[in-house]
Amino acid sequence: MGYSCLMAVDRDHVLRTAAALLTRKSTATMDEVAKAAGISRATLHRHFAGRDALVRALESLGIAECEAALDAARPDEGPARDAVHRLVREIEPAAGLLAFLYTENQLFEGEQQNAGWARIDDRIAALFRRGQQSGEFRIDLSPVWLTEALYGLIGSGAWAVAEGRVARNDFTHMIVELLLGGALRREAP
Amino acid sequence: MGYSCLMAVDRDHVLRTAAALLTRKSTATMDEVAKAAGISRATLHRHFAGRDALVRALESLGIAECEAALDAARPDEGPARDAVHRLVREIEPAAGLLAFLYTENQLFEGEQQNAGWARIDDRIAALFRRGQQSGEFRIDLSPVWLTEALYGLIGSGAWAVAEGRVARNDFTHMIVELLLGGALRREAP
DNA sequence: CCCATGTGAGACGTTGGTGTCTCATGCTGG
DNA sequence: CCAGCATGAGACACCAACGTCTCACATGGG
Repeated sequence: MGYSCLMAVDRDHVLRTAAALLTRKSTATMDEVAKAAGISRATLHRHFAGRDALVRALESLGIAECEAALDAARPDEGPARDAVHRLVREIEPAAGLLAFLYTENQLFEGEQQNAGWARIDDRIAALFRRGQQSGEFRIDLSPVWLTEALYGLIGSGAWAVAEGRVARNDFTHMIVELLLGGALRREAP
Repeated sequence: MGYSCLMAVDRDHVLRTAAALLTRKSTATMDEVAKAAGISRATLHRHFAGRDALVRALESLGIAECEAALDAARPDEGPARDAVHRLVREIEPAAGLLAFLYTENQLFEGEQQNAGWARIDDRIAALFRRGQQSGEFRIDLSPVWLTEALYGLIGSGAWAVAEGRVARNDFTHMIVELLLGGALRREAP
């Protein structure tokens, strides 16, 4: 049959708009989501059976993007600090999505889909663990905490950028520098 | 008339329980909030006229606790890094509350109440600015970003503790060390 | 040209949560 | 002991959002 090149509604665009809106207002109406995406509620409902389906789609997209970012970041190659930098850079486009999924843990009600996130958590934690074993990272901060902190900083960064409190171009630099180097001045580089 | 020492419902306890629940499930029902607090929906509704009133009360409590933590932390005294440490320690009891209020920015719809948060933002940002001017903190990370990052880390920390991923006793240390020192090993202390 | 497809607008019934009420229970203080 | 008060349980109407439907319109292809 083949898809017609019409396909006016960009599913990906709808999902990202929904994520951006739902992040700051998780109680947003389907109508608000539709308007934010520039489509009608009817069309939104044609593409996503319901609110649950929409959130599920957001979750799937988020997992896929995170996995893709992890793959592109090559977390097992080179210095761990460079890998973290690559990871943040690769994950930036999905930051809004990740922020939504991180804060809306209602997803974990289903007890399922856990597999995808567990896998991502493990891969990121493994990166920090590798950095500790190579002597790059301090060992008094657990990989689990560093992973959680990374999520939190990505969320804060996405939020700050969306609010215009910081420049979009500084996103990666802000997060990587704070996560790795901290706020204190370095005496010896 | 004087309050009877009966006062079975601990308003403060209800608010904190509600914050903890609403943080991870912002769509929780009033009934769920009541059950989580160990009271009936009727009683919950006697103390808070409605859902809006409950959220407003959470916001007021959060602002009050943050201001109190700021006062207790004496952000203008001594080295800025020590002040940050004191601030995180003082704010720890209100971490769950703050996490909820930080992620549920639907509060800002009202365009109001902004004053309280703006004041808190300013005081925290001023602390980081003081640290930069004294030469303690690096200047390539803006005070605004450091403030946002602090919020994000507090949220992540509260969440990680609530989930049992990290020990409660490590809360302050984790946040302060990461925020100030970063993940990299220090060559020269 | 006409048909097919995807969309916007709107109407409709349904559902779940809300807000308010009443009544029965259990505890405290006088 | 009794009176008073706060609570728990439940019933009730209300309402906003949801999910589904229909119809008209626009665009693109045969």
